[in-house]
Amino acid sequence: MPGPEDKTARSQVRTITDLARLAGVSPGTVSRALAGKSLVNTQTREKIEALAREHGFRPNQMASGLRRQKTGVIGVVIPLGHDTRQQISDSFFMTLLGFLADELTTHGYDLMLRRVVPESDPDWLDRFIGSGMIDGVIVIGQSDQFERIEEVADGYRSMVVWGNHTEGQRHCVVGTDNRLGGRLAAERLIAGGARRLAFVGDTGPMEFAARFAGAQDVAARMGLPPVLPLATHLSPDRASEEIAAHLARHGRAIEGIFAATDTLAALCLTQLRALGLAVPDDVKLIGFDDLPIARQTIPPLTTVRQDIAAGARGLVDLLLRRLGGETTESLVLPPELVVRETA
Amino acid sequence: MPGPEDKTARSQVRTITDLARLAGVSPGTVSRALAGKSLVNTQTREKIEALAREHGFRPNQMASGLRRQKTGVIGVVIPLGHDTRQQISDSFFMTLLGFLADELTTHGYDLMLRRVVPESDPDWLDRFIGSGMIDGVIVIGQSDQFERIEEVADGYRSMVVWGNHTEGQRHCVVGTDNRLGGRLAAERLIAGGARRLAFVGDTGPMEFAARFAGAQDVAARMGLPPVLPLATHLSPDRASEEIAAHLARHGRAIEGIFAATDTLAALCLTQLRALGLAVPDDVKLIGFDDLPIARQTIPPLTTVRQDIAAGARGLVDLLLRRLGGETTESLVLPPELVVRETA
DNA sequence: ATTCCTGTTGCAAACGTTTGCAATATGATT
DNA sequence: AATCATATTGCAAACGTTTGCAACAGGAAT
Repeated sequence: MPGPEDKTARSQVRTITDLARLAGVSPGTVSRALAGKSLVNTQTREKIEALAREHGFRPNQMASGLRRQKTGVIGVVIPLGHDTRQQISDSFFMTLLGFLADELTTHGYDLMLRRVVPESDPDWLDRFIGSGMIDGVIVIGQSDQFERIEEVADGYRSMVVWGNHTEGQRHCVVGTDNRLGGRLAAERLIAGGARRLAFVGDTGPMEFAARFAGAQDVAARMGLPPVLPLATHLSPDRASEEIAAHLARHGRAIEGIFAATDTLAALCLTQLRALGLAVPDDVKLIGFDDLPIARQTIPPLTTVRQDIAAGARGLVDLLLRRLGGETTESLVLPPELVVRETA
Repeated sequence: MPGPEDKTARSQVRTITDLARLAGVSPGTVSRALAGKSLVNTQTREKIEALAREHGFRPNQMASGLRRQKTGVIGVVIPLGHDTRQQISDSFFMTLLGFLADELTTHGYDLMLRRVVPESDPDWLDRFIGSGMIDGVIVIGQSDQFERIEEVADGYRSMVVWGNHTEGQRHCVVGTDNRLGGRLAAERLIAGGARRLAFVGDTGPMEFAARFAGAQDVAARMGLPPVLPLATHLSPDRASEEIAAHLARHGRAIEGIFAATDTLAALCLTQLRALGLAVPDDVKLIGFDDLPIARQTIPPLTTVRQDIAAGARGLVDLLLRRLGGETTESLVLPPELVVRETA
């Protein structure tokens, strides 16, 4: 039944003023009716709503945003460290992003996604905030920008960060207790009989550094030799060779490997197999994250689980509270050791 | 050196008018200077730019957008089908999203991400477009919304869709030639000696249907029995059991499996192993996508590669052309068979 | 009949930018 | 000296909503 004349009618109504003319009221009344304000007569409201539906009219969000000084949009920014290419396709961040999208939608917010390279754009955070397009910002990962974020946090309240919590920091952060996670991993490895441990992954990013430190804590406490850091990139292609090289050099001397992420752990598994080392008999292996891949490796990975959904909920909850004027503490989530078959 | 008085100075300059007052010119001139228009005196421009830098001023994008009737934001929408939960964390879509973010940023656009559930919100596409917040929209996956998208495409030009191309369709689509991909897979399986083939995955979504059809083409042409469709969900947890059930029932009778995605293929591998069936000796297996996981399974997956980066480039390129008023054809990308060790 | 509510509406000024047009200054040309 | 072109700038009207305030109607209370 929608003929061409219907099309024409539709394109006629672009503004709230158009609709007001049709309804025979003033723009103000239409605005109030559509916003669901109580001070408008029920009949008038229904008439306006019917017309709006009929013509598929929606108020312009830009204009609304400008006038109300809020946009209904939350910015989500992913700072890419030196390892530029990989991070965004990193499964963990992507999964978190998915949950964030859900959670924000549930609360009536839209999500504006931005990837930035802080090195080439030192102004990345202020630019986003100052754009006037977003009501608040969620930073996914501190990368190597801890200081920058701290500075901004001093003057801007509507920000929450996913990352590692450091004593006395000024920005509100949500994240797993990485250090505790590291301890859980090391304890498990050691309980299985491993004495000489290695940590596979970059210890630069704060989260990873904390995981490493946690493992180191345990080794020290137990009087074992220090955990050997085996640096790698995050992207599977580069990490793969790097792990191979590390293992070729230290392979036999290592009894337990704690990998910074499940992705890296999976690569370790492949390389260990190539070297003829049996997991967990010759070498024990533990990952971090508990991504789907952890269940699909052979044998399935023992790993330290991060509750990504809870993380997303926490981020959004805290941010909304801050938008509402509350002052919020950081939220540190407990990691959970998931025992499968590699340690 | 930035003391508290600097802070104050900063917060003083919120609008272009504030800056104009400081610079001793009119707001119009400031606007022109900051926009890099040629009609402003070099000295004036430099003075204004210096002041802007000093006070960390950035023009409000909402106001600018309202006035210019464009926002510099591209909407990216992911319609979730019945299998609600999984799709967004689906590796393929997420990877595509990452590349899209890059590509849009490169062209100076921001990305507004929205997930929608068409079932509960039939108006999903018009709502997004009508919001006035975005200059154009990229739809990731047709899901079961082909008709809805077609309707919208008739009246709205600034849209490009990732998905399957169907003869005579009216919306501009970018996607892999799924049917050809299906043919490549089936041919490889058959060349390896498999006669009785199965397709693992949901044949509902158009992309998957086309992959299945391609395999069916080859089976028919070769005079083999029809390819057996083994329906599963996309999410690993549910698919896992479903695959196990299918294989328990048909296992021995199947010589070649074509999985709709690498994720499903990896699950097949696990289940086949559990049944004591050797890959590729007893059963040959081919996936689709060539995600990182394809290289990490044991043995590594033979699969049909989609060039995700090229897809993202294509989507953005076509969309920008359409924004510029061009009429564009759809873009069908060639799949590529990647031979590893499972077939 | 006057006053005073209450409920509903209209008016018009914002929100911060951009941009067509007019105004001015400056120098070049006649 | 008058005229004209050019280069810069200012003015003010948009863009489409929202919202404080005033206006109005109708009825209730005096």
